Amino acid sequence: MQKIKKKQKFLDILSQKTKTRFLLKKKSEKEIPKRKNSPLFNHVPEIVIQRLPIYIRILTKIQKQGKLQISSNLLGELSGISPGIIRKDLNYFGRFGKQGSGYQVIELKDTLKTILGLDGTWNVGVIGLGKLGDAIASYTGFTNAGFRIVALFDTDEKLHGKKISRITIQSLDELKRSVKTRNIKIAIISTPSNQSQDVANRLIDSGVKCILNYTQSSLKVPKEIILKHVDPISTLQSMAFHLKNYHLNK
Amino acid sequence: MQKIKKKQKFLDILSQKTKTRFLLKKKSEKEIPKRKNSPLFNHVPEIVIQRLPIYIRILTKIQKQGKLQISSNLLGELSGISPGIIRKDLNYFGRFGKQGSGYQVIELKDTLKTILGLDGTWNVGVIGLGKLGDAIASYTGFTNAGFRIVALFDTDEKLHGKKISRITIQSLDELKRSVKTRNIKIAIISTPSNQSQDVANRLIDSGVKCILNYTQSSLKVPKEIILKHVDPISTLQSMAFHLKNYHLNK
DNA sequence: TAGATTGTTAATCGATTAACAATC
DNA sequence: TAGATTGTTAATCGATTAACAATC
Repeated sequence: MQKIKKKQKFLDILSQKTKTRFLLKKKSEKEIPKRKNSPLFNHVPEIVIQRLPIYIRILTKIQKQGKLQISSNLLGELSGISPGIIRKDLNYFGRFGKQGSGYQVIELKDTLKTILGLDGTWNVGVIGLGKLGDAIASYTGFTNAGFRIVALFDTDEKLHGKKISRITIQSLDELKRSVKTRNIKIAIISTPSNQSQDVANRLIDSGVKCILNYTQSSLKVPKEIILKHVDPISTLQSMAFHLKNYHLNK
Repeated sequence: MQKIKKKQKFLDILSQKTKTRFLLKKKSEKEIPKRKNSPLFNHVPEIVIQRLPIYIRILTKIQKQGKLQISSNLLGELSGISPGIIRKDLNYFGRFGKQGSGYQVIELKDTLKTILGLDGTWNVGVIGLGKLGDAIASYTGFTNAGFRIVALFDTDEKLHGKKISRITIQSLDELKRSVKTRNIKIAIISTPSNQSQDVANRLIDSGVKCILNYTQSSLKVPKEIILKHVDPISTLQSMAFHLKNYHLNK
């Protein structure tokens, strides 16, 4: 009951074409006994969600090359992910492929974007406009990916009023108001490390739901807040292990 | 036989104190039958390696607070990783704890650093000095983490000769020579996306073993090259899924 | 129809958790 | 000694892989 409701809700966001196919599936399912452990839209593993952007990126590339269809095999080759995993991942959300020919490139790309919530644009705020924040705010890659930086904040008064990519840097006093008026749900923190927890608290207080932390400090946030850490230092450090142990000692 | 050799090799890098304790362990093991699946230094799962930097960061923090000992329980609370996992992770490399009191903060931190190859300093090159590369090259956080940026490269002639944090930007023609003379094993690519594969090829040709890719394109490299991708776009995109599905629909 | 490829199951692999004897 | 905490095992959980019937 609950499951069917969720499924329906999900279907509403998919294209009419996909929807039709899905409904056919449901119909035919009435004849066969209900599968146990059938993947449904609830409880999609995080690792699956994290692979969807990779598929989107490859599909976009393939689309530019003019290909209309792609098999899980080719998609696997281009992404380094096994074809079996790809087919399983996609089937958490529906039956998008066609036996014999594979997946429609454009349709699959658009469907995955819709699933991830990238059919529209998310407004993003950036807090901390040192060199890193400046680089983030100047970065053009967000637009095609479904994000638009619409507000910039810094504690440094000297920066207030200055513009980066036509967005004016504001005081953090403006945070709450700006988050509300610009409907900002996602924020990027690129302040010095010692300010990050403070900034995170203020962001959450202002109504931000999703934080991407570019600082070196790990943050404590309520469990309903979506938080990820861009942590190149840790990445380099784990790479050093392999360098030391599997490269230099050979 | 092979195992013991590897074990011994590993021990050489650890402190005398730890070494002694480990040898005692080996001695006492002679009496009891050899355990199956005993964790050894080969085949440490990647996920374990990736957690070690987190432990180091917390131990550093704790050390600054003057604490001399820490239990897996507290370490777990501070890191969000379960105490059982932490104990298991550490035991891939030796027995560093003491029943009843836990782990010596400084000793454990230093040991983990040695294990990861962070007891010395790795020279790092940065290729591509737009705003992002500038931010990376200006970033002071690398030093304490075991890395030192010692060379900068860009294709743009106008940048050649300019300095960032006292390092002169060079032409990519200097790459091979600089990598050799400065003993650069690790490189960070922060060029525009369309140049990244080309730069990666040249880096590998120059003798770089380890690449941190900050661009949007995924790179193809030989399997012996250690490669990781800093990919905030994909991170944001997977966060958008949770935002859409678990936040806004409530 | 024949060939190709999906969707899906069962088997396998690997990581986490629970629990507790060993021991400081 | 009593209390605390590790090191380590077995049980559990979850993800990947292998394989193939279904079907375009």
